[in-house]
Amino acid sequence: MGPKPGVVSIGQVARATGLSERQIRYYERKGIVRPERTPGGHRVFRPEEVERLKALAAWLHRGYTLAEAEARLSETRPERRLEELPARDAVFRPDPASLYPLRGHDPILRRIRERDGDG
DNA sequence: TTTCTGACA
DNA sequence: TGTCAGCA
Repeated sequence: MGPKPGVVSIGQVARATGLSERQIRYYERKGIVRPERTPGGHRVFRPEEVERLKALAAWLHRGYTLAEAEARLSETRPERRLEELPARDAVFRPDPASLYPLRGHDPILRRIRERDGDG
């Protein structure tokens, strides 16, 4: 039988949040989430952790940096549906990357990033 | 098959 | 952050 009720694997969390497993592991390192571990060392996420990552992902998917998304985590209320969170573009400057369907080595984008001091 | 850690691009 | 190696 499965482990505990509501507990999910990193793969399931990745699919539920749209985040990569790589990102989730990195966020654990940063202390943003503390999943439990199975005797075998595999991460197991409780429902609260999944919701926390969904909220974080919601901010990230709207253009916020990890630091900004993490900061806004404490002010993300349940009554405020994640789909309604304001996009970063509406608060700060436009995200150059969203203006072009290009990858990440475009010379023009490079200039813009250097100008904005974005990494 | 899935996840884990470490490491490189 | 993506991705690969080598395990469990």
